[in-house]
Amino acid sequence: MPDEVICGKDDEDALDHCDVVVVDPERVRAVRARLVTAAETEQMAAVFKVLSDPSRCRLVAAIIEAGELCVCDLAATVDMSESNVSHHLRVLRSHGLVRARRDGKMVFYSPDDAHIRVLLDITREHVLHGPEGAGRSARDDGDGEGEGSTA
Amino acid sequence: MPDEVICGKDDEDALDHCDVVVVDPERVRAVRARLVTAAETEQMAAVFKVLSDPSRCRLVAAIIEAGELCVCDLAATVDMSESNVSHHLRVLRSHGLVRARRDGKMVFYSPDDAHIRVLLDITREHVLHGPEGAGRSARDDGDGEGEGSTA
DNA sequence: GTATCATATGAACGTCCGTACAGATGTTCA
DNA sequence: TGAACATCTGTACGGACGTTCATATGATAC
Repeated sequence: MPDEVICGKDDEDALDHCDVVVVDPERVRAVRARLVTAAETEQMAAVFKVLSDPSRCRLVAAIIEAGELCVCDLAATVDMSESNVSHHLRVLRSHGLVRARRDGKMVFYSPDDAHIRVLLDITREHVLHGPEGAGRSARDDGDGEGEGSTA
Repeated sequence: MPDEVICGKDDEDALDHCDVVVVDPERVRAVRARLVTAAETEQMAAVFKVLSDPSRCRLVAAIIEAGELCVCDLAATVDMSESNVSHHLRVLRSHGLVRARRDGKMVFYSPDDAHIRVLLDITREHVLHGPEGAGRSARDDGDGEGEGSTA
């Protein structure tokens, strides 16, 4: 092993607890320097979390597909209760994924961000043409892949 | 209102319970026909769920940034316990997001899918340059946006 | 062989979140 | 104003999940 040391106390990112053994401290420092900040990561994870629910994911897909749809038709499209749809739409709206337009008694929802469509497309591609073990049944831990299969 | 009817029993997607009032049944049927299947949506949501945890999201970002990293360095990079990192890496691996390569006692992880990098990039873009209300603090329900603000 | 290191696994605990039910808000029509 | 409708909100329950501690597996060195 190259050089085994304790995580140095001289990092520039305010690392207070140092009980982790690192193998390549220079690389760790370099990666940490270029790595996305923790705050940004948290926001990104929040966006993913919004899409991590099948119902919400399907809702977004339906809205993108339709362009614009009211709550009741949305509920019928994705086969959910209107109350549940409303709850999910609130989450989607608060994260800037969909936008609401009121017309009389009804509220029509439409996509509010061009990125989301790309997100769904790429993820669908990953699910369809991804590696053999990708997204088989949402929580397949017994993958049993060979460790030396890659190199 | 155009034509108010109960959700028809003649859909082609096996809809069994019909207690939802729809406004535009034709559009609902059309969207349902072109909509991604429920199974695919579930797989897509599973991928998003993998990335929905800040720790895991940051782990993936670190692996992409580094190209390849062992568990202990990964733990130091993202500032987590090695046990926790190992748990998360298992999830990432089982979904085809990262790949493991063993070298002696250590195991090096690298990205296993080109889509993931794009997913992170686009999501980061959404967080940074997205609409004003996008991803403020992961669960900001009190957005209080005006309904007529968009049109 | 044992010892040590790097990583993986199992179990338990606390928390978060999706769903369902009930009720509130706001809008249209008479 | 009052009724009917579309949507939203509050609450509560059940399950899922992230973290931690303890332990197991696998590999290298002696």
